[in-house]
Amino acid sequence: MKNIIQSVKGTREFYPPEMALRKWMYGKITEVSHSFGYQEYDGPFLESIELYAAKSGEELVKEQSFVFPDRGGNLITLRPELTPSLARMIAQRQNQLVYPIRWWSFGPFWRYEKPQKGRTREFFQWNIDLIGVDCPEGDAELVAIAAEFFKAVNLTSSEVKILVNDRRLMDQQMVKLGVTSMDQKKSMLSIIDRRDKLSVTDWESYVLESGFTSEQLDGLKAILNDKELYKSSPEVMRFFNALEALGVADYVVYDPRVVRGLDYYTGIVFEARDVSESSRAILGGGHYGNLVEEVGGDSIAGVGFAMGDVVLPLILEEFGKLPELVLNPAKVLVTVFNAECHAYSLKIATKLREAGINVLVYPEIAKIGKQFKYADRVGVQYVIVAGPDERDQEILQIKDMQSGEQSSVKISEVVEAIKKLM
RNA sequence: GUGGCUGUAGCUCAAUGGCAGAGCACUUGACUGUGGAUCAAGUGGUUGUGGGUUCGACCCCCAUCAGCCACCCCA
Repeated sequence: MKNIIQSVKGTREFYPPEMALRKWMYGKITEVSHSFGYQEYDGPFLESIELYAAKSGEELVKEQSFVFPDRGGNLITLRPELTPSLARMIAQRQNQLVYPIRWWSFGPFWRYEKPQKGRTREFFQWNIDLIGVDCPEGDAELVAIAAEFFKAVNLTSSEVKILVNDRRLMDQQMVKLGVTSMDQKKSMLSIIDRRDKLSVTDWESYVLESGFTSEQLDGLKAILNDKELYKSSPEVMRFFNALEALGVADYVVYDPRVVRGLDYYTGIVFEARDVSESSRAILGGGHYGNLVEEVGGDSIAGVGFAMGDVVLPLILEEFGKLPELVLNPAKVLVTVFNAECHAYSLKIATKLREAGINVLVYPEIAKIGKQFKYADRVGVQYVIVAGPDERDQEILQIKDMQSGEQSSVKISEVVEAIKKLM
């Protein structure tokens, strides 16, 4: 044990229970994405560093990506996000694609971060985007998709909330406070983003230290406490009306504190959190005005969000909503009674498989009790006993491991008997 | 990248600087053609790794690796 080489820091191993959970999540994501008519796509896992260097977030590439030279000396990046690849894919076929585009993806990403609970260096992420649309109802559709996903994984609107704000609204409010330059606005957005991470007094002194006046601080506090702020924006009102009609309004809350860190959001921004004390962010997204300009295309608006696969299971566990998953694909085990009957057992298993039934055979001759115990522990529901007595009478014993009931059936009728039980 | 906490059997955890233990799990038996329950016995360890202090280190010191927590960041 001591000599086993460790797995790479921040990676996870998917033993069958974890793999079953991942597949389950992928299934729910597929189901919800398809229910809104979105098509699945994917980009490369390896990208050149230039793709990300074009973006404003320098830290993303320099500090938080896996970058390495290939054998030719080119710097290759393990993709830390999908949006730049998506932008390029759209730009390359900008005039051939049918708009609006509805695409989704679920795949692996890598970020060179310090791992802790809910944060790994290798993770999967669901990305979903509606591109070529610039209206509140389009934004509402993405939020509705997020809400429908929560419904699908059995998280209620009292357990999870999608917090929504609008960058344009915040922009107007900042202008009213005399915050007009780009630098000042950026600075204030990051201050808002940090509101929940500092104590009130620490946060207030942080605002003042950042170069804002005490009048601006008071104004900012008023904005952040104004839960009705959205009513001054016709677009946001339309957005909420659409959510009402989409039947997911109970999941959505207006919150002026949500601004999101990313520079490229230009309208609605949102993030989903659980309502517990720790309140982890489950997914985040928003409306962007110019997706493809930076990779050389014409400006297109869109809206989308991304959800990692690491936090959701923690939330589900917290609320006792982790699904019970069947790990063993076979419901039937055929025992091997003795050497003489071994071939007989194999023939029975083959017959069942030919009828489309998943079957496992105990791989060696062992005490029948041991074989039953094995069946119990791997979660097989029906055990077939085929010993010398049964063979001579051309019958089989079928035991239901849940009820403990056992019945004998004719060998010729075993397929129907099993199918009837299942 | 910065600071802190932790690391002992497969798992959860004990052990004043003085013989490394318990519960669960596992294997076997009680039960010669039937799993779960009960009882009994048994297997299981270079105390994360590498140094140092000491007559003697799971325990103290240094380094390193990993996990967790708070920053940072959150695409």
